[in-house]
Amino acid sequence: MKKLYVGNLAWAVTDEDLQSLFSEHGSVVSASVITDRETGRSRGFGFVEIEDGADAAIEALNGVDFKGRALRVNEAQSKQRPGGGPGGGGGRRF
DNA sequence: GTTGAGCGTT
Repeated sequence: MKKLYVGNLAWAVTDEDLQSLFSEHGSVVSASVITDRETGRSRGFGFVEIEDGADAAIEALNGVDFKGRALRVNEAQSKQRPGGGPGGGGGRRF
């Protein structure tokens, strides 16, 4: 399973939106839009766990206009994942 | 009724 970071989200985007959007290009295990813990408003980014087709979903949804904003999709950077995949550290392109 | 760089909560 791969963890995807999704940024540049519109304020109206929800977990269900990511779930539905990514499920069209891969097997979504879980999708979560990060909302402000104090205010409950969307922070404009989220995370999506995909079992298979993660790379295909990235290539398919990265830069695609969604809710009026161009999505920024990439492999997540979270503390976990010590394995060290491609661009494992802060290497944000685009 | 707003805002806009980035990597999350149990």
